Amino acid sequence: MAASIKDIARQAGVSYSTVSRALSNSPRVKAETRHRIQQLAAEMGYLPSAVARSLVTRRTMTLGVVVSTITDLFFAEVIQSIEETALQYKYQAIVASSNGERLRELEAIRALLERRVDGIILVSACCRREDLAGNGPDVPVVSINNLGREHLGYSIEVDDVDGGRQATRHLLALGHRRIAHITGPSEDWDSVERREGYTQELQAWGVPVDSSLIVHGGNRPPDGVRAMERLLTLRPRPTAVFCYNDAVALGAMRAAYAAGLRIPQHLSVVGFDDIDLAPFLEPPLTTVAQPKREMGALAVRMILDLLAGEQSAQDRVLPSRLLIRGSTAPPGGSE
Amino acid sequence: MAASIKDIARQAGVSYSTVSRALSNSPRVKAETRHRIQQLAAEMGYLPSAVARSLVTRRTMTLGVVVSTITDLFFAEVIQSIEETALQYKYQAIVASSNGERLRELEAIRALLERRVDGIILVSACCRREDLAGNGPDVPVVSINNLGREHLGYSIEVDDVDGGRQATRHLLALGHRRIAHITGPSEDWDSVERREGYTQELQAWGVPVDSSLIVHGGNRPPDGVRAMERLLTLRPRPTAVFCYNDAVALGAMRAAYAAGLRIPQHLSVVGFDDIDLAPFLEPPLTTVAQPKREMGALAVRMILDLLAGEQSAQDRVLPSRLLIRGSTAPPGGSE
DNA sequence: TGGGCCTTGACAAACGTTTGTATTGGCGTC
DNA sequence: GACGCCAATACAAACGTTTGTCAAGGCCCA
Repeated sequence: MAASIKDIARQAGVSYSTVSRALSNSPRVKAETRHRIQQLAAEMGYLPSAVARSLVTRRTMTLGVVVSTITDLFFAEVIQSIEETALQYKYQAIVASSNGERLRELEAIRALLERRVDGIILVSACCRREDLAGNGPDVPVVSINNLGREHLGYSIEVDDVDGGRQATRHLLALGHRRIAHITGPSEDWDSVERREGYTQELQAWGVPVDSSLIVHGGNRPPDGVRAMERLLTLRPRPTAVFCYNDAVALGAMRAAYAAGLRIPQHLSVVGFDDIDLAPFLEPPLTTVAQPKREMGALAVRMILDLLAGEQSAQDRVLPSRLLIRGSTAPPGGSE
Repeated sequence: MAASIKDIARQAGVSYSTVSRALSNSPRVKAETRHRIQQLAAEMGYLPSAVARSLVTRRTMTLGVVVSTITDLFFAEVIQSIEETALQYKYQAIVASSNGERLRELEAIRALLERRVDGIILVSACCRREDLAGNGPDVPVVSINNLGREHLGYSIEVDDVDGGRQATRHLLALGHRRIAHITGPSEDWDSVERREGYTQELQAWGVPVDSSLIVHGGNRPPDGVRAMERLLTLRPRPTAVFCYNDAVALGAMRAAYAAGLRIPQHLSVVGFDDIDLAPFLEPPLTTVAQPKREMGALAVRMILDLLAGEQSAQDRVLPSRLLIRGSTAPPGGSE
């Protein structure tokens, strides 16, 4: 159906290798012939077949991205950055989502490998490097916020512990002492680290860690709602809550509002991620920002370096940064 | 690097066509040999090359998806549905974003076509079918909420006019008479239609259409902020606003809060899309839901039908549905 | 006038599959 | 015992490129 290089060769009366060279602007074909062929190709609506090309060049110019879900704004923003950066280097990103299930994640990776992607970026994935070995071609793999942390020189992470500390420190500095924490999915390492930061900072301030103030959450708003409802039954009530991420914080705020509380007068809320919508929430959400765009861009560059044969494997821990907005204030609002 | 079918053939002492057939469970190879070969393949970590296979089968089992940006939750949710549905049929989706720029959109399509995707789904894309013709293979194309509407039997749309009418009717029924409207990007057809629905419903109720109440917005929260700030300068102030989408509504609410208004007491707000976060906003957002999942799934099935040779091209207009939540109430809150 | 070099293009192999056709050997049938 | 048939496998072409090598012709210089 689509014209091939051979069709053009036949039309132009040259061999098809000449057409190939003409189209790739090789100096080995006379300028005049080159132009003639290029014009002919355009007229015939020729579009080279990346699949045929990949077969011989053994490059697909494609990067696989594995993520649990793209409907989480944090992931969506990271992926967007990955895609844009890849595009700059003429690479295309192909993203597969795993729904957070390990099995689907492995299947997704398998599918990407079958498609012979040149590299794979794991975003908050749960599988480890060893899970990938021994199946098909071994391509460079870089992970972002990998949930099963392993530091082999190919990971990019945000400083979750410090993020947790910053969030907690801010609340402590405001005067809060009953500070609750809603965790993420229990098996996720970033959740563990944020909680660790929370605990460390409390201890640094000499505030006892009250385990009833730490409740299991998740990564979506309904998880935040449930967790907050639990916290609201506590007496005395916590005056502040540090949430695993912004989505959970949103749910927590919903539950607080539903209970008739006002934010931040009755309850201060801190999130994590700084999704694009955070500044527009009511009240604008105080949150710990991750350098999403940088993380995506860095991942792509690491893959590309690896592809170029650079051996400089180096783990990167990027700083997180607290953004203070309207959802936090000193304690003391009346009931 | 990775083992190929020939490597297996050599090891197994059979021809490579036999290996190919064994791996695809062809009955033409004896069960015993088949098992032996399959086991050998597994041991050698063999993963078939989709690129080689695609070259001969002329199928990539890949669907291209073009979208302006995946960080818009509405799009993200539609894409997720596309991806999941595609997966059910063993297809993989590869999404390319255009940033809403026509040029990048055409480039993205070109890249997808070079990769020989089996079909293309355009999500709120601005280019038309004719833009795709004559370049490379012509594959089935289905569009969702295409911004340049053309009804050639391959489009899926939500009933935007009716959605606009439902939103406006709800506000009118609550007693509002000064109802503002924040539009989307001016060139987008869905924005035009939602506005049309707004106008129609006002006229049906005999309420004069006041053009100063219709302000140009966009599709992101900051657009909503700007538009709302303009609306808040009006005297008398509008008591309700119908926004192009949920993101804009979020911005509008932010501006209203910043001006000291309360929602819905002083201002009722209606959005469009029903993003997953809508029920968790403060107040929970009344909005017009689009059947996102259905739209994505339908698009995939239409492509697959087309690939299967079905000629039953048929445009689909899906119903929109108003979801009443907390951001709307009768007018009459005091200043 | 002939040898060598440079430019231009042709030839052909290779990438890793799928798949139609040919081949081989064994068996049953008459 | 010859024939045909079936099962099992081998052979080879094809998919659409890239790229290394080879050939032809023109030119320069001796």
